[in-house]
Amino acid sequence: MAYDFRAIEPKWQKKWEEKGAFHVEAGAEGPKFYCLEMFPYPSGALHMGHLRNYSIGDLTARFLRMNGYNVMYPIGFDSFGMPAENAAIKMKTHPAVWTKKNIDHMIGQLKSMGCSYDWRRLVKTFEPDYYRWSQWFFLQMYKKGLAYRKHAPVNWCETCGTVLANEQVIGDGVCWRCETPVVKRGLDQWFLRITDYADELLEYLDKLPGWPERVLTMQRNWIGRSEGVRFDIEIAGTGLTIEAFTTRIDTIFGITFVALAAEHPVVEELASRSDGARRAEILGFAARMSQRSAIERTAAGGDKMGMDTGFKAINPANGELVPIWIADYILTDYGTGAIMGVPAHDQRDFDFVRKFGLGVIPVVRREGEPVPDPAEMTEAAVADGVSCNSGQFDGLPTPVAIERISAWFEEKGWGKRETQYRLRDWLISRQRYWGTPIPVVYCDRCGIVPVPEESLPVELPLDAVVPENGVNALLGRPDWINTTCPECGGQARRETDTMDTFICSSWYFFRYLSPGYDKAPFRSEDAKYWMPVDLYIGGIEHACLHLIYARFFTKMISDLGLVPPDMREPFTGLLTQGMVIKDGAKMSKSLGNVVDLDEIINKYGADTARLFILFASPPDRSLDWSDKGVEGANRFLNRVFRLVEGKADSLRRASRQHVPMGAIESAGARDLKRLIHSTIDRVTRDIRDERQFNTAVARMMELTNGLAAYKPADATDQAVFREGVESLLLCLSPFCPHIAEELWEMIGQSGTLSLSLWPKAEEDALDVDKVTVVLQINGKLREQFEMPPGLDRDELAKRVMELDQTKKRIEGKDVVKVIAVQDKLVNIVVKG
RNA sequence: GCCGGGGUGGCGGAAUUGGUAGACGCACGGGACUUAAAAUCCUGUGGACGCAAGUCCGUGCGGGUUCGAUUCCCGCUCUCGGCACCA
Repeated sequence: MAYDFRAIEPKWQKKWEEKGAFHVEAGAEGPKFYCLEMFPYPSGALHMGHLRNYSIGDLTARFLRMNGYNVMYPIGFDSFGMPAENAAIKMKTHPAVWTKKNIDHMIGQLKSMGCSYDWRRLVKTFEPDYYRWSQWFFLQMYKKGLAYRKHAPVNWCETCGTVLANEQVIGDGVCWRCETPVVKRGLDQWFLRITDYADELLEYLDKLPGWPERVLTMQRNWIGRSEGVRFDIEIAGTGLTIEAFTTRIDTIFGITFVALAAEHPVVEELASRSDGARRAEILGFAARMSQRSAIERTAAGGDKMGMDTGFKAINPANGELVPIWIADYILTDYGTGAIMGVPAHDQRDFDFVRKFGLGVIPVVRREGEPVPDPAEMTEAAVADGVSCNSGQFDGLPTPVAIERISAWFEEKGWGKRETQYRLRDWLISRQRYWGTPIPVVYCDRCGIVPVPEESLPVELPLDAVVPENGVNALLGRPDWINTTCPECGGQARRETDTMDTFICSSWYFFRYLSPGYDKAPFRSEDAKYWMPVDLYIGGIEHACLHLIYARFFTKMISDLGLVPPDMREPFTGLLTQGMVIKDGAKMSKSLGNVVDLDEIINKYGADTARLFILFASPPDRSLDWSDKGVEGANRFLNRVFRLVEGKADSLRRASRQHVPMGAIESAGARDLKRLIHSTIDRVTRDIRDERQFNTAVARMMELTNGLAAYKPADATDQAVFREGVESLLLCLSPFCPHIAEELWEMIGQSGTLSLSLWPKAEEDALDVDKVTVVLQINGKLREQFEMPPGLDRDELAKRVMELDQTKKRIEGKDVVKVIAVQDKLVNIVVKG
């Protein structure tokens, strides 16, 4: 008979809830620990990624709680966004109705998993009580100039009918959500000045030792800092100048052309100063180039397009005249949209001149080698070397040349040292209904007017109907759009764009700390106590999305003075869980390899589901779903259940007096006692230090095997057995809390296991009374012996050398050397 | 191209500071119980040769350091992920 998880699991869930067992308050006893999971989007039902995420989180929260920590462990729903609108159209309902229904269902699922959240802190981002404060943050940023509106070429997703932030364009230029190729559109949009924090966002990555290297690298790449010189280039005979940026100012004497992006404003200027035919040619070329999408540009495979404008630029370093070209490989939104072309030392410039027959001037040579012949060069010489053809800078090693020439440019007033970032400001406008309204109105007289703080929230009308064609439902609500200007009282229109939902998720972890608070987004003293998050668990797909935005928000919040000035980072520990895979692919409806969580819980119980997912793989690696593996986990729990249930009577009767190692006579009981405490020791270290939950489970299985094979003879033996069962249940409880509670009760314990203290390994029970020592001959394993532990190396070597087996092994051979390792091995090096 | 992770049995995965490679589980083989099956229990299981004792091979590939290397060093290779005409 399998154990009855269907009765046990709800029973304990109810008891925990009735007791408020997991309610938590700031300032309670013990060191604080904030354990946070990436809150789910209410898509309908939890999937296996959620099971994994929340099994890891709940395990951590429960483990630390048992270890005396005051653990903040909350949950919520990231409940604005596209899918709700799509569902509303498809099912002819309202996004709010669909979202609420899904949240209710998913709350039920989270409870059936046995997660130990403090449910009083539940946060739902679509509630006015929450998004009011997102709007408030927007206003604060507007005041500080961190939120601004500008006309810009932006990423547009046709399927989603909205613009996207750079971070939300993934792979080779597709929408992160629906994978539609993104196109550029010129629109007036709201941006957040995240680039103001680029430097700090980058620098502080070095102060996050609790983050995986992968994520740090991804963010470093994304922010993409480079140091160089920004300088002016004069266009001969026009009085115009072009700004350029370079990281290799040391190659300034090697310029053979200047190239402009097609969208560069000076292009039009040059066209207007050209004669008719020429003008049309330039404008036509520029228009053709700028119309091409990012995908088309890169798909060209590096084959560069360009056109000579006929104008000449003056190299500031030496006064030389070089042609000015328009080139498709110059990006309009990086640097200045114009470059100095140095084909000898930049591969792209090299490719360009080889195609269009422009010159090459080497200005860096390898140390000890002559200046290369440009005609013989087959590729650009990108590596550092020694300057040449560079006037007074000849002979300087590259880093020195960069330093000297930069200083020279600054001295002459030709340019300035500057740092460039790849990171762009965060475009937060969305042409969508189901989101947080941007609290701004447009007045014909006053222009852009922020909604006053005391008028917040700007509520999203819930009686809007999402139209079939999917456009923003707010556009069909003139009654909502038309309003009065807060400044002049005249007619004004509300902003109909809503905020990127990533705004909602950029600060929710602060809101958990002060649920329902209505004076501010959160109480500063709550944040001061609980923040930063000690462990944040979620998928790696947010490495350059949510995890950058939340860092930015935290810095902004700190600058607003809501948290102490030194609280600059939201998450000190980060655990990026791997994907859940089935049959070699990520679970997805289209592949038909989805395993339903409810079905698994119904068939095997939550404890089994949790145990399997924690056991099958270390948390940061991808995990192969295996139906057989689930059965294995279930088999183990049944085994534990039978073991305890079968001996329940004698366990209840057994002495609860602590039996120290020294008081145990029988060898069997001594061995079990050692097994118990080495298990406690290993499980504790695996969870706390290594986060290797899979090996922790393996240890518990070993202890179970040991307990099952154990034959207690007397009362002391029985007491040790009871100690073993208690220890097993304590260790098991963060993994499989329901069955552990049930068996805890069954052996006659009163009180809630989940609130009990974690067991402590007894030092003297970790000592062994014999060790296995191996004999190696020339490094190869030959024999094994039992030896008393702690023998010093000489003694160990001596004893092993005296053994018959050893003598036989080395008979007739010259012993060159004997190496002994305490408690481990003796290696005899022989000749002949 | 640059950056980062990874490569261990049939599979998921273990291996303190270099010190018994393959813990634990899955799958599979043999056995017990059963009329039978399921469940459960016992047992075997990296490969090759061997009746056996045992010997040899074995942690992506090739070198090196060392008494001894999955672990350290050098050079490759494959794979996953990120970035990428970023000046």
